Amino acid sequence: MTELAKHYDHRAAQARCRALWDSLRAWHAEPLPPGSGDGRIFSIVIPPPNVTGALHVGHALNNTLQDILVRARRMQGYRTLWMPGTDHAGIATQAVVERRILEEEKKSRHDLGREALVARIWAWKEQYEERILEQLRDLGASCDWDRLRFTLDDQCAGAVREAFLRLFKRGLVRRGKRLVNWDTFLQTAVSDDEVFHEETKGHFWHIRYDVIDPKPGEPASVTVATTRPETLLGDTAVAVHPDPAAALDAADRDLREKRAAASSKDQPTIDAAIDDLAGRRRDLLPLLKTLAAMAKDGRQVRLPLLARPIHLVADEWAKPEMGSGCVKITPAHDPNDYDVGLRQSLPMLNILNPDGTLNAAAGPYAGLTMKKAREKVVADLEAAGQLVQVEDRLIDLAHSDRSKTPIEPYLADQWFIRMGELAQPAIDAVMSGRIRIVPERYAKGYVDWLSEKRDWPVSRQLWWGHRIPIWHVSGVTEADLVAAFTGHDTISWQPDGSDGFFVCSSDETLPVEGIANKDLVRDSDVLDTWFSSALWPHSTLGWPAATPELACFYPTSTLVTSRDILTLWVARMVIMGLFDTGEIPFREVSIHPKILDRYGETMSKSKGNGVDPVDVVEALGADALRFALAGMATETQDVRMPVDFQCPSCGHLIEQTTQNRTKPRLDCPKCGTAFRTQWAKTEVDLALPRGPAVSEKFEAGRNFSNKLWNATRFVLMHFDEADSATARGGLLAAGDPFAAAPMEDRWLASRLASVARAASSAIDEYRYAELARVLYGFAWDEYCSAYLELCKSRLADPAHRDRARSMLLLGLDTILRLLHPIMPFVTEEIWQQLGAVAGNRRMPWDDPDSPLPESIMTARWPEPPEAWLDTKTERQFGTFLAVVAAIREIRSRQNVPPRQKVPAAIRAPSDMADLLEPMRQAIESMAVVELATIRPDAVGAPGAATASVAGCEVFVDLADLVDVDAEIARLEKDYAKTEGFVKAKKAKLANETFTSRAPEAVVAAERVQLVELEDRLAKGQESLAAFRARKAQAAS
RNA sequence: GGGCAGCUAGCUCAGUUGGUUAGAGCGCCACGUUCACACCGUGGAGGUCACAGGUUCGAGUCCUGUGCUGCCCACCA
Repeated sequence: MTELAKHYDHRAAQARCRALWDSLRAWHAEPLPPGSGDGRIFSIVIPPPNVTGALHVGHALNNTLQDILVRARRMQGYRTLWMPGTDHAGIATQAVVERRILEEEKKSRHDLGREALVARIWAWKEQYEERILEQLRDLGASCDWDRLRFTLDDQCAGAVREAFLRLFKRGLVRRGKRLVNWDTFLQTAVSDDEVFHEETKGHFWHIRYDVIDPKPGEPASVTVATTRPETLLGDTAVAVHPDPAAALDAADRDLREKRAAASSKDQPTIDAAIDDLAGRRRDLLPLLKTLAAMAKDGRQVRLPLLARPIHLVADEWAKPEMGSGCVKITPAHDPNDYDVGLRQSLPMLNILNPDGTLNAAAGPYAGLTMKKAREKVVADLEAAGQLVQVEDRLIDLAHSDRSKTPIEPYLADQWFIRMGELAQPAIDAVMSGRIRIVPERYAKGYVDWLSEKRDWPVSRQLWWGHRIPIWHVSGVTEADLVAAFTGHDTISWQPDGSDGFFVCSSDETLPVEGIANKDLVRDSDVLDTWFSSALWPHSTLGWPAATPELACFYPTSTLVTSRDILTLWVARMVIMGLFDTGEIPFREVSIHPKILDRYGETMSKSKGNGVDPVDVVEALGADALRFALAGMATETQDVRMPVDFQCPSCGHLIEQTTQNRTKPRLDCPKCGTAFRTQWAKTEVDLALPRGPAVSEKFEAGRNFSNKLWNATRFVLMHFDEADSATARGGLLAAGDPFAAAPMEDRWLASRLASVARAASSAIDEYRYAELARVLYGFAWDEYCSAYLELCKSRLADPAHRDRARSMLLLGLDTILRLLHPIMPFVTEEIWQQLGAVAGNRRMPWDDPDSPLPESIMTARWPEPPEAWLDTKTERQFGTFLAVVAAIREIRSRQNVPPRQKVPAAIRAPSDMADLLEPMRQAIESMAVVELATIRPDAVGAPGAATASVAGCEVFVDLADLVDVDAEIARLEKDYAKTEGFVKAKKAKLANETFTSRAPEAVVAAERVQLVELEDRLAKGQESLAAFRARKAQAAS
């Protein structure tokens, strides 16, 4: 037969498999024709990767898990669709492209203009999308490649406009001023989710505001404190608590309650706080009461530097237990102050230009950046004598996740989606179990987040994205609109609150450019990128059109994602899915862990601690990558993956540390070769050979692929050209193969049945790691190490050869099919090899009337019959393996050369002897012994080494080979161990409460064990005595 | 501040409803390459299951508390 190479060649195999799958379009799914009944449907939409860059190992995990589910279901006969696509990722992509253009061409987006920038981003998208798709296919992802979607393509855009119009018509879209996190670099608002906080050293400035025309008994000034003194330019009030006495009482009560519940360690801290409150009551309360009265009286204070009079207001936001008890109010630049501003009807004074400089409202400070303004404001305050005190303090400064620059809170016009009535159905869907989140604990975060029902701000001041489908027109009447748009049900409008209207349409453009000589001006903002993502499950299937795809594959079956976008994305998909279609978008959500580095930090490009999946695929194969990732996908929230640099010259591994992981070049400490890392930028560094970041975790998968490959080589070795086609193909056809079969065959069948069941249920329950572990253990330890070894002698015997061959094929074929979802390439490659030799073979679960499929991808998932399960045989086989292991241990201890056959005997109770007798040859070959007898009265040669296992006594006659001291040491150790167990058991059984309260079965089992242990102890003592005597004899 | 996880072998992780002597992979030690595979085989060493209490005949597993680590949410004039 064909000679197979000694090592599995993953590169060649991957290329061949891809070509095969593509030519068969085995990944393609057609919807059921309408009205043709239900059928078994399985569908997944891919969490669309951002087109910002290449995929990392986290994506590899996410997509591996999806592919496992998809491939398994496809084999199980489901009509299976995996919808692929990518995400335009608004702000992230625009930021990347803008930064690159700035770096390379020194141009800003304003230099380019909207149209040109968007064109550049499209070009970027084409390039990276292609790369991402190539990576997915390298990984083996069996997406339906005929159905590729992009969140910004025409189909998705149509769905976005339609969904937005429907929300608009229902009154769920509102316009409002809102404080946004303003990114002065990108000149856009970013969501709270795109902001990170960083502690920086700062100051706490105490500033005096003078009271205007103080009356007798009133203070001349109030002091407020701030970490951002420049914002005082936008102050429109100073607040004091309306009832400071009551507020202090409440604070005191809270602290005392807390103290009662606190540990003794924390109590002093709380006591100090209570003391502080008492001090405030004494020193500060009279002043605060006066100020509160003044505030109610409408009194004003003078804003330092600008000399603008501003109101003193009474508002509960000012906490008398903190600071001076008074607080400056800057409604346009602080979220809490904004709320105060709304409550107190204060002016909202915006002092910021979009580029981060101060505007005209800042008077003499106009044109300065916030940073410069701060310096000047502080200096001027000091000069004016208004600065009371400066403290050092650590402050949490908000930064934009995208540009890494500080955020300025900024008041801007925004569109919002009202969440009040939208959130509840999404909460209910999870609470009622219609959507199941696995692991369940993540449901809590989902429900809590949705329960706040906070309106969703959807405007982004960006150019890359879905332009908000709203036009504004002013100076017209409703009658004008009716006249212009009657008959267009794709258009809706609402008044803008003054003399105009907002017009929303699901069409790309409006039929007219103006109304009554007034221009219709389109909103320049785009939608939050999550808006189009929220529609992903139904928009990709054709919604709003009633497509056969939508009818067949929606709701989708499972969503596979990681926990960090459970709210951002998952919750919003449920909301929008329910709103648009009335149906949930998916039935189950499988949450998988995040991959962290050696130090427990998330992997990211900016940290440079990531592994490039392409490196792994190239070096070890996609299957190796997939196997390792599946093995890491446990129920835990995170898994660590230690990463090393590999020397490209000698292969030496250099541990990645916090020190070296962002170095552009490294020198191998072993061979001295200099190599570059992913950080290389300079031409000198780039000329060096690349040293990939690797993890040893993936080698297990590569080794496993090779193990399977070699098991196949062994099996195929025993088929040859002389075999007739029937002999090669029909081996498994003949009736019930196991009724009168030898024990090892019944054992294999039973194990196959158990393992197939375990695999199926692991997939049903999203236990990916267990799936990988069970199949690895079975294939390696049971099929290869045990069964295949046993077959070696049978294959040499013409009487048993055909049965052994067919059983080997049965086992191998089943393993391949079960493993295919995890390791598609190696299993396909082997399947093709088997096909060349035994293409007519049939598994009992195959359709007897049609030929085997050309690809394992569409082969039937193994479903061994219940009758194959045979726990008794599995137990007996375990005894046999234990006997072999015991002999091997003796040999190893005694340093018997591995190939040297030694005489042995087994003393076994008669039932056990009957069982072991048929396995005599197997024991002899696996343990390399010459078995004299297996009988209840067997005895070993004088001085034979012994071991007691599973109620049997094994004698290995080592004659002169025996190392008496080694044997005594081994026996003593074993004796001591056994003695300990016996003691513990006896104590347990002597315990009256145990025997009376524990279940009968448990007690009985303990008794049986005690008997066995005591027997083993007696035998051990016997052997020990013999060897001690022998030693004494030798000494004399 | 509120919430959710995690802490088991040198490393990365399993360990179902409490019930024999707590497992795997990698790494380590010893031995071994004609006979599928050195990307291998055989054997071995290595654990006070973070700590302290409690429930129970019995706790890695359940409860309470403590410590450390990570994440999410909120807030910090």
